Amino acid sequence: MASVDRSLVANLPMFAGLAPAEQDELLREARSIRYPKGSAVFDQGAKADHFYLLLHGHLRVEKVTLQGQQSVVRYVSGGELFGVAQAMNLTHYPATAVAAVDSIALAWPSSSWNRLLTKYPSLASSALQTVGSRLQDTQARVLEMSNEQVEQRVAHALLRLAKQAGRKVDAGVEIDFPISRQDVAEMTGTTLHTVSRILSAWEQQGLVEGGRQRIVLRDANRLHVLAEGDEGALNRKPNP
Amino acid sequence: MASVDRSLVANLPMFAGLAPAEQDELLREARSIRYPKGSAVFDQGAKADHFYLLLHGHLRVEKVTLQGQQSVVRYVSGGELFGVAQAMNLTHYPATAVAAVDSIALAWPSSSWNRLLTKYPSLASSALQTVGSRLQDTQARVLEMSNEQVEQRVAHALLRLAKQAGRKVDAGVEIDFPISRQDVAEMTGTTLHTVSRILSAWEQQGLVEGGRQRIVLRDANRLHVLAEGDEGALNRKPNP
DNA sequence: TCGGAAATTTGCGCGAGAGCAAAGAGCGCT
DNA sequence: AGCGCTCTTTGCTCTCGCGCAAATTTCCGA
Repeated sequence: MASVDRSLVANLPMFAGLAPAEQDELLREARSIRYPKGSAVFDQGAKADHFYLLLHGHLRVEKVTLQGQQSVVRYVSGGELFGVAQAMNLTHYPATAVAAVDSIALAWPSSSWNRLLTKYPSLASSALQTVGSRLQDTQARVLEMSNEQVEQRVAHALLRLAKQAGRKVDAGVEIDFPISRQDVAEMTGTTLHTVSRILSAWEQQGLVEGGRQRIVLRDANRLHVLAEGDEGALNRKPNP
Repeated sequence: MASVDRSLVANLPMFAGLAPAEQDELLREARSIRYPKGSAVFDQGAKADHFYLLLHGHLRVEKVTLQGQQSVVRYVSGGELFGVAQAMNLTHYPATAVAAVDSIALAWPSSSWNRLLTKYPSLASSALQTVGSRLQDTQARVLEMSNEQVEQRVAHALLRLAKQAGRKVDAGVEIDFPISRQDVAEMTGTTLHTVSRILSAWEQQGLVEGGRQRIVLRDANRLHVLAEGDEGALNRKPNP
């Protein structure tokens, strides 16, 4: 197995605050693994025997309930730490991570987590920050689900995806991996039917451009207006 | 200001893995503060200048959106670390913490967080675990909001509250602090009207016992059935 | 002890969006 | 090149639970 060059990862948050020699040492303990599109990095309920850093690609993290309903928890993009179940004292992964496109990740054995933590205290900070910002995102989602209509939630979800994994194209910003209406529905707590209807309507208004597993944001500004619930800013009557 | 006796806190998760001398040292840096019922420990948006350990009481953590809608993020009970914004690299508190009953907390200056982290590496683990289990809870809530009906969500919320802050009474398990229908609504993403209706119905069936800012679970088992969505297990027709 | 504010209960009507059904479109695989 | 599977679109109906309104109860402080 080839070792990973430090220059690829040196400026990721996880490696900030480490001397080059330490970075090399940390890298030497990791294996680099390729995950073809559609394959699982780990499965919900499996023993949490590794933690990972995504080098390249995008993962969809999904979770199924006892009753069998599935939800998309989040997407992981390059440079992010994931699968850190061990750090939260979980023995098993609470969700499944599937490659949305061909991806590459570094894997460390969970068993070395505590040792690494002691050896490189800055790891603790970066893990805390990773988990912390995930907590912020998740709480934001709870607020959205509590207080917003479906249309606003979908707008928020798309804007978040574009920010995290948007690729500029001539027509606007395209989500940089295949994503179905069903996926969006599972991110926003609605049905693929409703998402499809909403996107169709938006497409007619020139807000987005759709396609099979493909979404392009054409007018992020107007989407923001929708997302923030400035209700009817566009179709409000002149004299209320 | 009186110093806090180690015996009060020695077996809390936060102090596990520290030698008694270290525990004393850590305690010496903290101030003990009393928060009368209804007062705020910190406000959403304020500078995150302290982090806390709740010694006694219960706090309600709430968050308002840009549009002014309020939600209850969670309740904090005795022994829990909270207000650790600094640890997640936030400069301001993302929510407000209000004493639901008269409470007492230890406060450390945020500025010493990093120093303490270096000095007591086990702090990192306990903070990670605190934040991690909060993340688990919050994600569970997202799943609930995505996939469950209001009635199931309310059942889940009450069971979680009972587990975290339940007090055994003759009639069942009572939530150990004043909590209004409005509060439950803000935890479950519904309205106080709907919560009131649900609780009234449950009271007639002998599942719960209500009162002003008071909820007693009389039959946790049947509530569990409701929560897990075993739809109509009780009113299902003999021959479907 | 009494007055008033806050919390709770309950009725009624409506609308967002889920559920069901079926047709249409795009892509991969042989 | 063509077949078939998956993804998407769209129509229709029905229901859960929200919004509004008003009565009632409970507690706290003067």
